[in-house]
Amino acid sequence: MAATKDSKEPRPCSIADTLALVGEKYSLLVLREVCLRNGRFDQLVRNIGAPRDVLATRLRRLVDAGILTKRAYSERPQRFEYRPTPAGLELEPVLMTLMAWGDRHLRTADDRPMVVEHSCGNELVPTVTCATCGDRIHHEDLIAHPQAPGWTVAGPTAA
Amino acid sequence: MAATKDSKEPRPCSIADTLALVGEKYSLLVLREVCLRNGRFDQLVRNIGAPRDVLATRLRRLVDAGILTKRAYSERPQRFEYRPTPAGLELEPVLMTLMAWGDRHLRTADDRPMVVEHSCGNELVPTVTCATCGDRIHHEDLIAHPQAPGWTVAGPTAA
DNA sequence: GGTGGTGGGTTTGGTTTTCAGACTTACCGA
DNA sequence: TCGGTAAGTCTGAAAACCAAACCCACCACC
Repeated sequence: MAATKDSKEPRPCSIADTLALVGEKYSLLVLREVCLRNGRFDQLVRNIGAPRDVLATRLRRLVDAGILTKRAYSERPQRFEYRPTPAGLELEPVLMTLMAWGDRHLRTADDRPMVVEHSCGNELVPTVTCATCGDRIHHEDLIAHPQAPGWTVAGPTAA
Repeated sequence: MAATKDSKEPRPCSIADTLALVGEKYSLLVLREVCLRNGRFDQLVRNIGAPRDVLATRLRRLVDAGILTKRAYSERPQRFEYRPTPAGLELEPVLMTLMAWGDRHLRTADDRPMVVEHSCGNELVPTVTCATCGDRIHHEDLIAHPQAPGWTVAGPTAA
């Protein structure tokens, strides 16, 4: 009955798996720039401030993961540009949510480095909601149901 | 006229600032566990799989940043527990969004390690919306307006 | 009153990453 | 021919990470 084995390995988790792809230093900033169409190597170096070799490594990884594509915008001389794939664009809401958190907790209202406008005409205030009922999500409204072995949850709700 | 100086420094950015706090390896996984009320040191070590010294460093940092609190759940013997602050709880939507991305792109529908139920009775499908109009956000509906110097945006919309 | 176990870390020493800056290759324009 | 740009690669030193061992209270026995 080796069965579940109380595990030496960390938990199976989609958060961890996603962060394994985009959680390394600079990866999400690369995505930020690429979403803003600043997708050339030297632009990325300048705008992010990452070492060139690290950036090259990150770009390879993001392309391999299917989050970015690399395409030539000029042959002779060969010049490249990185762009988000549809999967990459689906991470943009994560960036918006992080930005909103930083704007709220790390800055004052008149000190924001960037404001994003939504096509509805208003400033974007990104809000994470339940797709079914449309309500904004709050911690105390969530109940975690582990599906995989290795999970223990002490009491999913309440602060 | 030193003025803006085309900058050697990376851009001012709330995404970068937020990631400076929670973007290091394991930090968001700590938050995951703490939101699930698995906030004790040995639980965190087991569930995350991080080296103990790294975890100790992360916990200090997150407490200093006001994202977690450390409180004794027992004097004699002294035993501690980490919990999210309100600011920490506001990052939970980021975790949910990352989880949803991983579930969609890294797994099959019947292979998900965890399902979260919303108090509305349905499974939570986290969706990032515009707080004003309520619409789900898409890349092509966003227009970035830099407020700070050092920003250049090639063309904020369109893929 | 010693033995073993638990909880929350710190210490150790070796491996891996990161970093800044210099270098490379290819092309263009003056 | 000289200078500049773009997209990287290379280098050696500094920092971070890692697994495992250790430490210090404090139980709970027996």
